[in-house]
Amino acid sequence: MRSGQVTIKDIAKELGISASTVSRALKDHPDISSKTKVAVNELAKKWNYRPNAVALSLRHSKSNIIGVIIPEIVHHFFSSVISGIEEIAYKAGYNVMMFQSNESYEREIANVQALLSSRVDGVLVSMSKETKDFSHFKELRDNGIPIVFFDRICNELSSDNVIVDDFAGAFAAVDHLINIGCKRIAHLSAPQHMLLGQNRQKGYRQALIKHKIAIDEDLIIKCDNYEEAMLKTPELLKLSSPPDAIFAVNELTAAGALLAVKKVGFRVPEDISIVGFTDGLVSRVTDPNLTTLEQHGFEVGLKATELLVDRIKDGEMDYEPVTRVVKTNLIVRGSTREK
Amino acid sequence: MRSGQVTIKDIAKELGISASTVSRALKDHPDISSKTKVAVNELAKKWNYRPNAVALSLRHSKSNIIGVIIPEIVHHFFSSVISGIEEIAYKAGYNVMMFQSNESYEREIANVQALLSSRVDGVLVSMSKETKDFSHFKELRDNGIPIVFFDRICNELSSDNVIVDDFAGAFAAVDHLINIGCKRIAHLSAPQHMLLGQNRQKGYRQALIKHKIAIDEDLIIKCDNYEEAMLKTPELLKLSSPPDAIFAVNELTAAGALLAVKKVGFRVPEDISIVGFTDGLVSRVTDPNLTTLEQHGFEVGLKATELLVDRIKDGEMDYEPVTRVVKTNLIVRGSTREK
DNA sequence: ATATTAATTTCAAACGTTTGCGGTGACGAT
DNA sequence: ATCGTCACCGCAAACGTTTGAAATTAATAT
Repeated sequence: MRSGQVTIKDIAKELGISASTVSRALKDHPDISSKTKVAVNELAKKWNYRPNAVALSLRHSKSNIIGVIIPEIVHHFFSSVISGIEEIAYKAGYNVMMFQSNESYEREIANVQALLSSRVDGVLVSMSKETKDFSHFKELRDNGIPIVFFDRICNELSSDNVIVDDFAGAFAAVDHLINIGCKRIAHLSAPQHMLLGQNRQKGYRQALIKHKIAIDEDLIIKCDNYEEAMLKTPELLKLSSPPDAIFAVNELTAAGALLAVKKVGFRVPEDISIVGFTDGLVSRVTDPNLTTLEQHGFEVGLKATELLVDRIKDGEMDYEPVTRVVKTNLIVRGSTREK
Repeated sequence: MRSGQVTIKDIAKELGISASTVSRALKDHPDISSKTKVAVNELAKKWNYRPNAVALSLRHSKSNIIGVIIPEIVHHFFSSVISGIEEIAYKAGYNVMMFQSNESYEREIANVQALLSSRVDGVLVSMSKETKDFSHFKELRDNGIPIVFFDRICNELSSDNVIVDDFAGAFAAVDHLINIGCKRIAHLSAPQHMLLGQNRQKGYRQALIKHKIAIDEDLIIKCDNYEEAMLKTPELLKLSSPPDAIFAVNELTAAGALLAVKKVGFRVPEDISIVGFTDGLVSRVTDPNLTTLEQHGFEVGLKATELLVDRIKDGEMDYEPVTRVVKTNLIVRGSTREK
């Protein structure tokens, strides 16, 4: 019995021919007689020969591996992105090596080093919240490994990016609320050091400006998770002139606000309309279902990987960076209604 | 400028010494003079030398890669598992190569072949729903690659498994329902060719038997997703003696049943109590929140990977397979209440 | 001066595959 | 006989690294 998997050498030895002949026979090279080809292919099938990708990587200096670094996997948007990545990678013949940074800068660096050691052909990154220095990404590029950033991008590094159109999405959400008759719209927003939080708030403001509605800073509060929403929403409702709509920066926050509003005794959507962001399962199981912005994580994954694969195939490292924007779209459900 | 990344040869050439000396210097081998060591290490750091993992894999016939095949990533339970996998793999110095089968048998086979080609050191698998033939998994084992199955396991193949205690979980859920006074408990179940479906139904039956409640087969229907629950729940409620509780095989089905029940006009939990399985976000945002069984996906990932890493390190392929069980626990929320 | 030992370093093979080039043998043409 | 032309196949190097064994150098002992 052989130990380990079957190699070309094993086949060559068994057939009394050289390894190079086996290699050529397997690729249907014209130099090889059909008799030999048949013999080789039969034995290869019988023995379940599988080419050793490691040896091929070494030979060709090409691993056919795409590296992915993501802040955390347990998150509907990110897992959707990974799904899209895996899909394109599979079709294009690449394998996916996956790392999560857990929002830690240290770990992100360790991940990049593993990627460098593994000689991956390209990298997809969504940065950790902690990351403020980008030299580890530069090192990747200095070594000829193309990178595409997605969602959490890096403006200091001129690089390929794929992002969600947060501004337009937020604008559409608030525009919708105004069009159905809402006049005092609160915004539960994300921290402003994140581009995402900035852009969504800008969209909110721009929609109000378009409709000539005065911006009331008291209606904009930092609140970006479920628990916080349960806590802070009641206070919003106690204002002397309470809001008649809430635009939440993400889905879970919207769900928290929804529950809080109902608990206080207001009806949704009759008294208060609510819109969230990101279309996960949550929006579809609340009562009523949440109007929300589909964020197309899957498509972000697809686009980013398509772009990366192009860069890899191209082989050139002095390209003009591109930023692709994935549009969001508003899904109107039970939590908003014409007043 | 060198093309590609720095190698030991580059360092050797620059310093006018042999590659083997560089290799030994980097590993602090006693044969090498400290002067040489210093020179090598300085240059290695200056040039950002990173060992080529591909060459190491080939040399040592060990890739330090763990392969993962999962039915779909966009799923709270599975992404939790992956997170656990990645955590242990990172700590143990392994990289994770990830594939999703998309519940397709064909694709699962393709994934296994990619894993074989990549010469991964071990594999973690949760099978696709379609899979009924297991020869591709046998091939992995025949080639000395240990496998640990998780959640969707395979009883025909005697193998290492990490599973959730579906039986005990289901039993606990139904026991709880009976204890709060429910008498006619319906079960929305998964297909019975899946072990998971079987075990959860067994737990359901056992709890009824324990409490000497007759089993009514009309109350057990195959129904394991949101849409189906919306469709079939109303029919259940039209029975001459309708159920006063529903035990759903998973979270989304429970959420669908909840919405359907409310739509028909029954109240939850006053008229009908509902329990789900898996503790994702969904259970926490429905109205009322769902009583459910926490499934500890992260822990499943941890345990499975720990087991796999042990098997890899051990190196022996004729081990006695082990099945580790991760306990569930019941989280009582608003959808069930004392009657 | 010569043998012995120790301290460093280099050589070469190996992991599995590909690939340019050279080689062999057969066959027909001159 | 000699040459050319095919058809077919093997050699050897290369990818980057490790590692047993051999080689070199220097220092010590006789």
